[in-house]
Amino acid sequence: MSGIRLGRVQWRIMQVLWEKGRVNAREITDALNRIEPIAHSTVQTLLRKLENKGAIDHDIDERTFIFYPLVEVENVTRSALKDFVDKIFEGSPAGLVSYLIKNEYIPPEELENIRKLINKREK
Amino acid sequence: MSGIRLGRVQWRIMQVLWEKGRVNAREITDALNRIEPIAHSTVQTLLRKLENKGAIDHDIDERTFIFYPLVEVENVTRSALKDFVDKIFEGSPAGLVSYLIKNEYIPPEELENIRKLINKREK
DNA sequence: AAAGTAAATTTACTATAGTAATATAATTTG
DNA sequence: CAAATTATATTACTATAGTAAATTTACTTT
Repeated sequence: MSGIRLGRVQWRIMQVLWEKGRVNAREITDALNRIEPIAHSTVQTLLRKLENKGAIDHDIDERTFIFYPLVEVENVTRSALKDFVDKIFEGSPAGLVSYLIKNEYIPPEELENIRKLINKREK
Repeated sequence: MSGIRLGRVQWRIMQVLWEKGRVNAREITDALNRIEPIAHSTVQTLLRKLENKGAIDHDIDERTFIFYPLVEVENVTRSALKDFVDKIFEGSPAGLVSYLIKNEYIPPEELENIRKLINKREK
């Protein structure tokens, strides 16, 4: 497959890293717990797994690990998108977009924005 | 989470079932092998797992199992889409569509079709 | 110095996806 | 009728995601 694959919770962790840049494990746990409960040791396990697969690395400040991303959100998004579109929309992003519009996933007020994006692309 | 979750290969198998309606394991293996190599016993394992999770069932004709889908492609697509959009686009399908258009995932000739779909939705 | 606190490390377990060889049973064919 | 074919069933293994308790280690505070 494409590049790095992340599970749901791993993605949440990466989002914190991408947003904040450099954080320790505790801050990540706290951030995630604002959304849904998760044990600190779980976060640490996933941080180790993320590090093993090369998605992140850490420095050491005093005795705490400061984690930071090694992969860019653009790249990981791109490969996740590719996997998804390949799996479900036969590799056609346009098929996905059509599906979303036809099946009313896009609220009317967003349709106008999307039309503008198309105009920008076409000009 | 939403409904039934399928892996990549499980999805391929379901696509065969959705397309053909009722088929035996051998036909599925043959169909998949037109795309990429897979052992027949692997297909059978996955068919059993799909049956365990309630995605398919089978009748018996002589001594061969005839498999057929129990879940509809619309439902499974919907839940896969929800998981994906929740994970990566903060639950916003419009965010996904904008991303695809901005990042040139949609070839120019498709843009016109999409514009038409928007018009249809807006009228 | 002892006790508490907070960090990383170790260990362990469940669940799912994918992989497939091997075994068994029944039918078809030479 | 023996042999080949073809079905299903059994068994087993790897990899990954997620879950988290328990342990060790080091610093802080009383």
